[in-house]
Amino acid sequence: MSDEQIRVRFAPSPTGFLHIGGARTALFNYLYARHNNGVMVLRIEDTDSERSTDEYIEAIIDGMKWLGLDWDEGPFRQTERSSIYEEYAKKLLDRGEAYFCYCSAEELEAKRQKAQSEKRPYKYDGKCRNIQNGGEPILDSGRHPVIRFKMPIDGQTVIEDLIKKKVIFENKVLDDFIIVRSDGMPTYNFVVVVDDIDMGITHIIRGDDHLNNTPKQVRLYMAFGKTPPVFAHLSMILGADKTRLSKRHGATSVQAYRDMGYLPEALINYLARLGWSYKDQEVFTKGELIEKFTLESVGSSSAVFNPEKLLWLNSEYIKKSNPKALIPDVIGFLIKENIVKAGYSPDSDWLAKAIITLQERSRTLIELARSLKYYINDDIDIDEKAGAKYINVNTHQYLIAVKDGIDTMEVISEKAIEQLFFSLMERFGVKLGQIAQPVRVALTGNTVSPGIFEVIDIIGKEKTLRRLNKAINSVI
RNA sequence: GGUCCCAUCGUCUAGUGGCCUAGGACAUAGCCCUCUCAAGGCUAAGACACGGGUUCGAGUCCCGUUGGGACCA
Repeated sequence: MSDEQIRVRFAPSPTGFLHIGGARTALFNYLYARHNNGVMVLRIEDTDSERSTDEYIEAIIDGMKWLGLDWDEGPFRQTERSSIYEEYAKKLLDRGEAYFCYCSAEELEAKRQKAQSEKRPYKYDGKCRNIQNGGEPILDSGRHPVIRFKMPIDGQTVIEDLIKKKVIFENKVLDDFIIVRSDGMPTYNFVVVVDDIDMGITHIIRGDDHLNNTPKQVRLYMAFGKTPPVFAHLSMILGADKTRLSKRHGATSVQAYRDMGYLPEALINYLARLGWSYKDQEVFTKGELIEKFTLESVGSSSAVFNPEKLLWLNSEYIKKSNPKALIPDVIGFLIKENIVKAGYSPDSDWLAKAIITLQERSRTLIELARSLKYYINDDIDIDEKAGAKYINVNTHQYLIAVKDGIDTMEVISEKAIEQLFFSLMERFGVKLGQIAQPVRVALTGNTVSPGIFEVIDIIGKEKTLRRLNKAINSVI
């Protein structure tokens, strides 16, 4: 091929939701394509019809869209391409690069067991390889043959991997592997190669769980007379116990993180830094990632997924967000958390003001929505311990004074509230905390909240007075 | 079991033979700021898996050991 256009693909199998590892593979493909002005193809590997569902296909597409990983071609589905695989298999048979094999499962199993009992590595012995049959199936044998690929019996297959560097496989350890099963279904290694040739893929960026399949695939390219693409095998993402990340380690799907109140930018940033780095930089916009991403700076060792660091990045992104931009998602979480009913539509200036006070104290959107509760609800429940400590005979006078002060205000404002508090500090000869804490508990139900002046301002005069009165009356 | 990959603080990583007294980030601890909580600032603790080589010099190159992971069975 003379054109320089880089073409990559992300090829998930729809047997589950888009998970963290898959998302990272998709991201690295995306960044590589965008950095090089290339093309990204989305291909759904749904040949495993037992476990693949349309629902999962939707979920994967949904996850990619949420992350902002857009592709240029596809989604293509393998199940719609079976005639192409047949055609390519026939080509190999015609070229004498593949052959029909009539060995039964029982025969093969016996040979395997024998090899095992003799402590000898098992490999298909090539019995049918040497039977000359003109490439046509022997129909009267009563057996449905498989089609096997002829591997070279000696020499090496060398892969120049962009991440793992030179990887050498001795051909003698490689089987004449099956490319089409007896039921006519093509196998994985065969199908990927056919698709990647057919789609003109130039760079294959995928997990290193495929590294051992690569020599077989490379031989397939050669048998088709094609130059293999460039490979880049990414290391796996591990859980805290250093085993491959799985459900056992907690949330692993992209949508689970969305549901927990993570921002897509934070997840993208985190995933990018898992295995890739750029000097000492930790926070990247998507534009910076595209600009700075190279496969040369992707590490070759596996990485442990660290939810704590993701949480920190998420808090960073929440802090940086435009409050109004967060509103739609925040309302979604308010509804989910049963704080408001569906259809809730507050004044957006007011809600934005409330959100601003919580941005630097919330690590997820759920935390933010939960804190919003005391701004929104008519009434609040006072935490027992906090109430006992701060709403009692000693603080009674401060609550009354604050209530009276606010009551006399025409309009309340942060500035006016601040003045009120400072004058009361002087009058009672106490520090701000002495007055602020009881008021905080009376208004929010707890000892933790944003600054008390802004809290009062946002809650508003009417609700503030109601809550203060309630607290005052609770002291006997 | 066979084959392949990997190895710097608890975790993510910088490091491409002298700039390393091994740097940054998350997490942890302390202090400062302060109306609470955060945020922010400062500080502390914390790593080159081990053993051989190569070299004037090795975290960096080579070999082995150990440990982890993946694939195939």
